[in-house]
Amino acid sequence: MNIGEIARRAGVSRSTVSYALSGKRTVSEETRRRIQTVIDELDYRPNAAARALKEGRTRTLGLVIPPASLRLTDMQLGFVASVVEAAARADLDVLLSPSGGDHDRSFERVVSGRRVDGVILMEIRLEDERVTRLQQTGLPFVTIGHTSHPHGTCWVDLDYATLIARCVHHLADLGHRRLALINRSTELVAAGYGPAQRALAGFTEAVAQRGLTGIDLCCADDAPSGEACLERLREDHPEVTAIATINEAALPGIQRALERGGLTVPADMSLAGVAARHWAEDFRPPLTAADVPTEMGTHAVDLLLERIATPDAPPRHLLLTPPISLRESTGPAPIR
Amino acid sequence: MNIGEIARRAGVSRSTVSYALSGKRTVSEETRRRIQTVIDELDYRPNAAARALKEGRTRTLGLVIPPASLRLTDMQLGFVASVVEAAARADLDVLLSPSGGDHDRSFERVVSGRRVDGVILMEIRLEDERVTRLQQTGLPFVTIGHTSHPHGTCWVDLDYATLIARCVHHLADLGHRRLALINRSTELVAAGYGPAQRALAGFTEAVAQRGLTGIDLCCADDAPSGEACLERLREDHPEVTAIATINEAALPGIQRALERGGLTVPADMSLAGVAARHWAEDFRPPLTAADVPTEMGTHAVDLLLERIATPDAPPRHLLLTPPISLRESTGPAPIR
DNA sequence: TCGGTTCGACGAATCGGTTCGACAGAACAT
DNA sequence: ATGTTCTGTCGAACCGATTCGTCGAACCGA
Repeated sequence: MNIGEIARRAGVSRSTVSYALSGKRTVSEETRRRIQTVIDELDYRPNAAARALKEGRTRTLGLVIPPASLRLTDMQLGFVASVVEAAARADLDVLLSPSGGDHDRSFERVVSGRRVDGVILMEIRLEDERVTRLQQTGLPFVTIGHTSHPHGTCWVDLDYATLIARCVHHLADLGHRRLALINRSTELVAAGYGPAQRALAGFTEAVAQRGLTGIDLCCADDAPSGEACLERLREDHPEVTAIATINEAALPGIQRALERGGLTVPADMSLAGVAARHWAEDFRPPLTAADVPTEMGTHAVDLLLERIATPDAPPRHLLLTPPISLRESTGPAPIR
Repeated sequence: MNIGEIARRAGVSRSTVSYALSGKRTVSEETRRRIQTVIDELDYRPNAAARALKEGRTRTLGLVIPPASLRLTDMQLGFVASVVEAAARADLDVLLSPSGGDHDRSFERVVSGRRVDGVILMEIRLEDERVTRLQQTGLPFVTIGHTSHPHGTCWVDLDYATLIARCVHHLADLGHRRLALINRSTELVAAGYGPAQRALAGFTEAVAQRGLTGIDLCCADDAPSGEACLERLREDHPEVTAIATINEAALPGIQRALERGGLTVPADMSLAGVAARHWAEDFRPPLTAADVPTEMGTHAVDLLLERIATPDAPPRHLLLTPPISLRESTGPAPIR
């Protein structure tokens, strides 16, 4: 069922069908109706490849996700979901590319086969070769997270430094003097993963500013590691009375270790951090935390569409600092 | 950079470049090298749309996922990841369509705009209009899960009935006489969601076969619901000593309720089920469960590729029954 | 009645690949 | 010397849409 078939059955030329569909030139009401009838009858839909070829755009966005070997965190999953949803609202499709490095065939296909009009990149490193590659090709792109040279690119990110600093200030205001940061994994920190590094920077600075003692720990993204991490903390630094964390996947393990150690929250230990809302609400007691806004993906799509429309406009950034929702996991420091 | 440009610079015709790239006709070693040099220099990659238009295939698979509003379970996420990974290995891209019903624009674009060579459908209902729609269009497709008319279509699925039955038998062998099934949500069961219905069927039959008492409960896919569900169970049926479940997302809540009720596993309550491995291993004590194989997505891709290659072959199915891994959450029934 | 608009439709070119038929020249057999 | 086969290359057609230039008919005012 191509446009020629429709044209023949409606007794018009192919261009007329095209104009009737796009509305870019006037078509008489009567022929338009005739054409529409045939289209409905045959359930015709224009061939996407032909249209893409002629128009030079694909109406498709690329979404580069971490390879499957790294289990996606809930937060990342939330981004994917909101990106896909936002794209669907704009009548765009989303092409997925699971790739870490830049010598990845899937990544290359997406960026250089002109399969997409623009790309959204997640989980980027402070130094990220994929970003360099995209800049070379000139394909519009937006990153979720940003590199160490943030000015030349479009991105949307969470302000982890400020968020963790706010947690520290909140805990300090409650009288806590010895704090710990439970960060993401050692490997991520070593690889220059932005959120982990900025969380640490925000923590260190705020702790210094308030004259507190700060311990920072790395912890892999799963419950058992969270459990182990908390046990290590209690052993090495029993004086700590409050924890800040950006590691939502470790929360169930942290909770388990606290319970097993007979510590109640917040009487014996206060806890605050950054987490997707459902992680915070699932915690017992509910976690005082900056809720990661699910709309980050939406923002990324908006930024990307803007960039596609006006590639020469100066790149825009969005650094989100969602408010910290006070729940029940933080309280006054225990009196010693 | 189109193929004409390459041809001009290499001093050959466009068809020669095409043949040099595809190998479908012989090209002398010397011209091939000359062409390759130009291609490397210009970093040329053939335009995907033009190729798709001429070849009539897109080298892209469609993956229909539940809309973002329904949070994906870890198991579903595992499918998505393994589908994407398997497709990448076969040098195929994956187009995502988040859609539930069949009047969805995104779904329609994917199935009838000839944007993909085949479709993988997840989370299907026993009666699923999307399946009907796909059958109409003639587009090859594979479902993860199956409908109530499974013979005409390709699918890969878990044999929930057998898996849950095995759990029941295992628990019965340990001396348990009063069992509960914690199923998925009431809405899913009502909507004719296959896994939920088959789990129930397997449970009911096995329980009857062994002459046991079986209670079945529905539970939404999150921790708080799991907690509430277990409390309801303990209140209404304190005599129950063993639980089977396919609701992995409820596990943390179930655990919490057990701990709070002062019940130890497996001394006071045995627990077995079907769950992604990391859920089972995160449970305390580790859960005796059929580990959902992550390769389901891989199988789906394989089946789909076969179907695309030979659309007229009789449809194939794959009903997986992974073994139950004995861990530590099941033990002899308490003596009353 | 005639020239100028406007409206609606048409035909042809184009996007960037693939592929079929043709063909020149070399290699080989008779 | 002549006919046959094989190699390597070229030119042209084609896939299915969009879009520009054109053009006839209807309509208008002078």
